[in-house]
Amino acid sequence: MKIDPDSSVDLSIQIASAIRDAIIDGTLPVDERLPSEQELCEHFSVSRSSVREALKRLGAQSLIRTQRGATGGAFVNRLTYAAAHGQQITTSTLLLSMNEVSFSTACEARYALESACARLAAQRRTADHVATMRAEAYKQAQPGLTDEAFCASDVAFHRALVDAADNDVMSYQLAGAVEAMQPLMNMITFSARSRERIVALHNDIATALDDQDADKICELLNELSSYTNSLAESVFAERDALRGQ
Amino acid sequence: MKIDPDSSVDLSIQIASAIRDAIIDGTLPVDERLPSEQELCEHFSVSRSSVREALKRLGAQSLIRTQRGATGGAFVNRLTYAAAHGQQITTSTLLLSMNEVSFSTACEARYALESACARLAAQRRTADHVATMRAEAYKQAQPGLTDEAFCASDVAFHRALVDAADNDVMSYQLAGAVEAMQPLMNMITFSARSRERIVALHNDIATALDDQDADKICELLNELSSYTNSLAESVFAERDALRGQ
DNA sequence: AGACAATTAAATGTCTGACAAATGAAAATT
DNA sequence: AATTTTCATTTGTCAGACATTTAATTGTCT
Repeated sequence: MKIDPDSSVDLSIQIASAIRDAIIDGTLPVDERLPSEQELCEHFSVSRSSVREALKRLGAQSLIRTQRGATGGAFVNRLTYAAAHGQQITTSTLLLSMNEVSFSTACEARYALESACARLAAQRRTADHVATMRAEAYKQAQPGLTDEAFCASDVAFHRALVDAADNDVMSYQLAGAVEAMQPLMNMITFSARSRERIVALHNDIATALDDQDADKICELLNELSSYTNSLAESVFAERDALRGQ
Repeated sequence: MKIDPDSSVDLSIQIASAIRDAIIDGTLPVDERLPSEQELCEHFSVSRSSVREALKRLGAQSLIRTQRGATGGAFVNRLTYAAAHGQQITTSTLLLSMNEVSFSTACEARYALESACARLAAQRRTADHVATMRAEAYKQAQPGLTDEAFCASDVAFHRALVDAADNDVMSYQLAGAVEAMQPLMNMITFSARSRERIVALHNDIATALDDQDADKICELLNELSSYTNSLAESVFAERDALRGQ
């Protein structure tokens, strides 16, 4: 890919694109070392600043990593599920917060996607998954738990359900959806009574998973979805009422 | 957020994080102009290069845009569904290509997630969605269509099904999953007979959607999933056989 | 006064050169 | 042989300069 210094497009963008394309089409395989910054300067006929800015762009997308020292340089990163996952969460979180996505829309999406895992999870669940879910439900029942800790445990619970489906691609997709919702969930204050209700549903879900009863899980997820939604609605209604004063 | 020049973490990373956090927590609202590079240098007590590299990182994540000129500068970007979607596809595509994700795993995830839309889509579908799907199915039946065009139309078909669920968050999530699979799908050569079978299933799905029969849609999606999988398996088996010669 | 042209100021984009810091390899020393 | 020292390479950071873009300002003419 060639660089056009007269283009209206920034050099660092052009250079980053060229290298990115080489990575995507396999010209630069995983763990391959890129030419040094000096060599890239000569190759593209640009200054080191432009090359460096291009490399930072690629670094921000986890496409490369850099290492200092004699044998250092920039290396093509193997994109891990964890890294991709982290990026997806950042993106999804921002998307939700910047676009005034309604709670009900996000909630609906989350539980609908989660139900998709239910069938597979019911088939493939191991004792470990069920145990994790029960442990989280137990934690959620502890008095004195902060709302944030409650939400974090909620994420862990659902994460275990998703992982039970034993499909890496699905875990990656779903975990992003579930975790991106957490800032929205954190806006809810959970009363002792509402927590009790949620924990009960969680325990029922764990049991249904143990029994490999997919339909039951879906039914319970639906219930959880509408309950969460109604909780959110009352919180928002209260907030709006206070604002109206 | 403070910057530590003695940290082992690169300055541009620290600066980018600080600004990113300010965007995420709302301190820097959408379309707000960031301080000029010069001002950021003074604020963080670093050189302009470091500030610029940090801004490039944020730019690569679509968090900011920059404009030259008198009233120019860096502005907080409103993250659109389209931009988020594009990033997700790049990430997912790389993830799938770099991690030797098996076709069956990706395929399973895709159809499972798509089934999650089916119920909502059945409730909310409009005549437009059904018409789009029928039009794509018709296109797919044309002889002389390249495999690539066939796959592209396939994506458009499923995209319409997802959009019928009328949930932006879900469309965003699902479209990413469906489109990221396209490079994998493109590896399959579709014979006339297999196309015929797929088009028939597509038409049946369109009909089931029109009839608002969610169960039927799920059943047909499952059928499509196993058929696609068997096609892929035979392609891979043939390829491996050739390789073994 | 209004329309148009030239100037100016502010901002990002690019280049150059320098030094700091990390790091592994080679050389020197014990 | 083991350890230490030196050294070359590479990325990270800094400073300053100039180019380019852009909108506001100023000046000029009708």
